[in-house]
Amino acid sequence: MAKKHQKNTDMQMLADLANVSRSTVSRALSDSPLVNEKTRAKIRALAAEHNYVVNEAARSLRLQQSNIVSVVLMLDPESEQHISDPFFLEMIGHLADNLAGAGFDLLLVHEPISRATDFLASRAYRQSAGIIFIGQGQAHKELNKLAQGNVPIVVWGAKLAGKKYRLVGSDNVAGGRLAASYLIEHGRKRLAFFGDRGLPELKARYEGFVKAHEDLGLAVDDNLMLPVPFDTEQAEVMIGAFLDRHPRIDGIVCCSDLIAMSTMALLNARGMRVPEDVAVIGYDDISIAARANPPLTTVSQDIRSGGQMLVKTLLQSMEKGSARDHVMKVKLVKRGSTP
Amino acid sequence: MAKKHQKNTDMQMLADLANVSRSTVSRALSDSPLVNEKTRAKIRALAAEHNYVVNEAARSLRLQQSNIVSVVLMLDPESEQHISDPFFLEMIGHLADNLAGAGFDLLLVHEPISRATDFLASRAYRQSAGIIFIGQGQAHKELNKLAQGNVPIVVWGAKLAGKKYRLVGSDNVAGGRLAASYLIEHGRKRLAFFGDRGLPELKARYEGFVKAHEDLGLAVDDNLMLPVPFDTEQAEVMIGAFLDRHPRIDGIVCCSDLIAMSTMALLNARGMRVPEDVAVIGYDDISIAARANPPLTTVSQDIRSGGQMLVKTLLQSMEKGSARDHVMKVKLVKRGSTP
DNA sequence: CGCCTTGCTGCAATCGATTGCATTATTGTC
DNA sequence: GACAATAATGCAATCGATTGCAGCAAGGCG
Repeated sequence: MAKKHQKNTDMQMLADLANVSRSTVSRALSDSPLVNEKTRAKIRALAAEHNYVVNEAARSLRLQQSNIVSVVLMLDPESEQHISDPFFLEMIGHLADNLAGAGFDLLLVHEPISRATDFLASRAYRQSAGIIFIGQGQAHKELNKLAQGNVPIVVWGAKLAGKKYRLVGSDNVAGGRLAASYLIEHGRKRLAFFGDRGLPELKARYEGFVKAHEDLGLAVDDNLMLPVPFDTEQAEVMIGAFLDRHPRIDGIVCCSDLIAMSTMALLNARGMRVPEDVAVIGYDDISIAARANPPLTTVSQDIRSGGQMLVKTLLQSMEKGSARDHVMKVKLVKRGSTP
Repeated sequence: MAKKHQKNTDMQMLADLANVSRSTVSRALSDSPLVNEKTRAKIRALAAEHNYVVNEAARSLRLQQSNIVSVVLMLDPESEQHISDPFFLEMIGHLADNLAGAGFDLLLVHEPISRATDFLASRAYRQSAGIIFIGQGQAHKELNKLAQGNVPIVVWGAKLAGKKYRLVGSDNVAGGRLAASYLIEHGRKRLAFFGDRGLPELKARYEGFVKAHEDLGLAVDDNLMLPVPFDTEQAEVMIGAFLDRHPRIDGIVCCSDLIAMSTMALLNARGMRVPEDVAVIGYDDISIAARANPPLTTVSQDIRSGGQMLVKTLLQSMEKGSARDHVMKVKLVKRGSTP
């Protein structure tokens, strides 16, 4: 039913159908107050009827901005492996929901950000209206460099000296402290810490772990700190060897639920009972934690709010050019793996 | 150091620096045989030096195609919840890797595809060079409709009658059969099946489950089929009630490792030993399966190859306009949760 | 020396939506 | 009825990269 045959763009078609110009269609669809109420309604109806959607490429080109937010998943620095911890999927899920709610699409970047300049030059970077980094990895400097660029970034992680980027994260010091305090208060005296302090978040947890010892007048044995990677296979080799070297520990604070579950399996294989002989605490409270055997006591991060806050903070940076950091609370969820 | 001040585009800047026209720069960067070897080298060097990257919006607009592939995660049809099974994160990770290798970015869509027309009209759809659906959910008809569109799609799932879309998936019938056969051959006689046959993949697994019974001359008790959702909380309520109703089962085939772990925890709480009283088999072989207590026997899908094949198939559809379906093999990984 | 071929390079139109400014339609006022 | 004020619409330039076609230079051939 088209009337004239101007340029053959979709929007022009709509315009012809409505007997108006492209300008009016564009304005109607973006709710400009300049167009008449009835005209807008007519155009809207036609658009819906004909499944019209603006061409994002054209729109982005013209507006010099995109509807895409990139989410960068850090790699495990030790193993250079992708991290498949369910925690990250849950986080991504929440990010996707919140971004969709704000009209953005989520572009997933699954590569190492080894050099900031590389990333600055990447298409993912140039294409994005903003970027969310999940985990700082060992890229603190690179992130600082990226923060200088003109694409707003927000990072999930721990506060580091000289940080120039917006940060959202949970209170890792409190998390480590909660876990260790709980074990010490229940009479455990030789606590191990499983996690790589090379990662800022885990370093903070270790600080909390140490503080708990200080609070309660117990000495920390540095030999009981084991820098396990996120990669399960490698982690298990290290943990197995560690358990053989240190059979007398009576409590372990792990930096992820997955590590905790591996640890429990290895303890089990060695005839050490959880929690009677050794108590184990995980981190994150992923959904399987409650179904572990025994159910895993763990430090819970509120991922839902975390994801929400990341998006909120990013949107603020994009709109107002500024935003504040946010530290989320953590809590200890007590289950069967501890006394 | 710019020389003239033409239009202020990035590419024009490069052109000025190299003393050539934009045309030549464009051709040099896309390796057109039309440009002189030296010219190309010079331009390439300048581009690298100045961190030049083409504007994807402009490029997409002009070429009428994008560098984005959308990946759609199906929702749990029962609970309408996002699925946070680690299986999916691993899959997404592999997809991201393979797509990146082919020069595509991964756009994650985390919404229900309730009506095909809605999705046809969505920005995610219009923006994509191709789409990968992980799981068919109950959207078979919608997928068929989408397959008619001009954006190539590939689906991870099970073969359904009247399917019009490209399919990659594992052999679910074989998977269900393997699991049930193994249990029956080890003397188990009253097997339950935990999974919602409303999902095509799970329906196929149930078929295999039934075939195994037929093969080995055992009757299937339809009452022992429990349609559990992926949502853990809801699943556990159903499973708990089921176990109370049917205390005499001696083997359970579960449709995910997560369900299997929940099941083991619930069996445990009822004083039923795994595998002595009840043997449990999971599905997917996610990395935690081996660390469950007892370690979980499970049907392994080769996710890595699966992801690779999904991307390969999609690329073929995009380039040649046609491609073939692929069925991946599965295997049973035997661990402590079965005799 | 003139003409043709080959090899590069540049010009300018094009992709589809947005928006400042100009223009037209509508309403109100005296 | 004339004119101003206001509301609604249209015109045309613009975003940045690509590419068909035209143009130019260098070299080969007779």
